[in-house]
Amino acid sequence: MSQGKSGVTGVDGTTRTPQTAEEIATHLTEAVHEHRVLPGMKLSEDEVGDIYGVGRTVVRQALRHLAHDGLLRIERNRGAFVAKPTVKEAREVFEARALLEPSIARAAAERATSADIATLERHIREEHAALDAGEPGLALKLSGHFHVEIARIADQATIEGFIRQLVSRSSLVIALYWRRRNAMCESHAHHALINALRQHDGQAAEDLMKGHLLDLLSQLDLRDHAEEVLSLREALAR
Amino acid sequence: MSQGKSGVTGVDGTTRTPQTAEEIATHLTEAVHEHRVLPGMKLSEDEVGDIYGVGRTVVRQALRHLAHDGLLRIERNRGAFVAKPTVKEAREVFEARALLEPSIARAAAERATSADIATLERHIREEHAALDAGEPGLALKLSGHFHVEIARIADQATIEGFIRQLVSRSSLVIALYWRRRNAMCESHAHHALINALRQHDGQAAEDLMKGHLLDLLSQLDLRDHAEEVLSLREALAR
DNA sequence: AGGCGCAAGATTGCATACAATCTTGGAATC
DNA sequence: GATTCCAAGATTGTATGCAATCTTGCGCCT
Repeated sequence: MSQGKSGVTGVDGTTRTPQTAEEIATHLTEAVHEHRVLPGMKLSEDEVGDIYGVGRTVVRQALRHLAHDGLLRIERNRGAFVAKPTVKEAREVFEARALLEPSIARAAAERATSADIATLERHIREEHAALDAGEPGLALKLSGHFHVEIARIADQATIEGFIRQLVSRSSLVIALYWRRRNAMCESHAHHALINALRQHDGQAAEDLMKGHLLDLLSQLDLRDHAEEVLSLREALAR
Repeated sequence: MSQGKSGVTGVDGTTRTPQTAEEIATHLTEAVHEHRVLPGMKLSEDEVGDIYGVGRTVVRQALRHLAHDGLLRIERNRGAFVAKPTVKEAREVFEARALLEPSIARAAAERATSADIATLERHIREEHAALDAGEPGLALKLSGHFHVEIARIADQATIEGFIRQLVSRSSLVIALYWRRRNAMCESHAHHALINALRQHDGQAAEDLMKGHLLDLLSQLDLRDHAEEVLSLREALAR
């Protein structure tokens, strides 16, 4: 039912290895999203190029793309590293989401078709299946796609791009600051959101989204000293 | 008082021609912002490379950067063209701004220092000077920077990036859909905003920004047939 | 004369070679 | 024995050459 972990799905349904810079960028972004590559990890150009069977030129395009989205930090003559958002950046990401997503949820509720609802329900089913299959990373990625999908339903491509970027960066924040590794207990909020969208209840959707984001934020440990612990670990790791 | 039109200003105050991909991207972005390059114009790799005295590799990085911000459209094997936002995209840009900037203005009002106020006032003076000097493009660019500066004052780097991108795209929208070429009569709104920020009146700043954006939007001619006229002109230009 | 096809030119896509810079290991010195 | 310096290795930055693709203009055919 779900597509394979590596590769892109073509129009004919076959899965091939990513070749273009865009495809590789998407593939890498999803890997970050699934916590398969973690903050601080280095992405060597030669290594990535060997993996996908392309030259460094294409890899560099893809890496620059991710850096532009804030997922990588490229240090001159040192290489590309998966970003490690600071506490401040983490707060900013969720403040931006709190500013955009409730309004977008309202707009989506006013526009959602039955086909849109079906797509969202499929997302949730896949997310549950991933959790049952013991793949929390995949579940996290699908959970993020749920939010992007709502922006798509709202028919706001520009803001959808922003949310896509914010969701990706949220995944880095979760990797660094999530309190409990286990339970990803947020599916109830998504169910409630779907109900609001199905009933075209914009106000409810807006309120639910706002509460959902606050709930997510409350699950993070963004005390200042957490940052120090991380930088200490970083210092020792060298 | 104002820096030269071409080149980047280094730490020592000297102005040299842009060399790195980042500098060239900034330089090109400002050129778009000042309406010195207009929607539909082609940016040939060789041509841009000759202008800045760098190879195509660096140019391609810069062009990809602008494309990622929605300022260029790169067509495979055809080249990079300055984007021509559709009416829908134009609406989206201003809806996104209406969602982000009023809240940011409120936050900025709560944080603005006297140094921040001075910076904003300098912006406005430069904008007026540009208008008096008969450089409406430069004035438009400075007017946009004013909005970005408010996001900086709000200390929201992530949203500042979004607003920077939206302001740039707004410049394309204005190039395509602005009603009157002459008067850029919006300086009053900026003055009022500065007053609200000086008095730390968040509510006033939020309301003023919302009204200011609605005012800008009302100056655009976003009727559907405008799009057809443009595409017709495009067809005839070929 | 009008339309179609093809070939020459031009431009972008990509890989790779070379240069610049950083890292790292060892040796010489204090 | 600890520290500093330097050289070799590794990695990224950039330019450029070649291949692929698109555009365009000419010639041929109807």
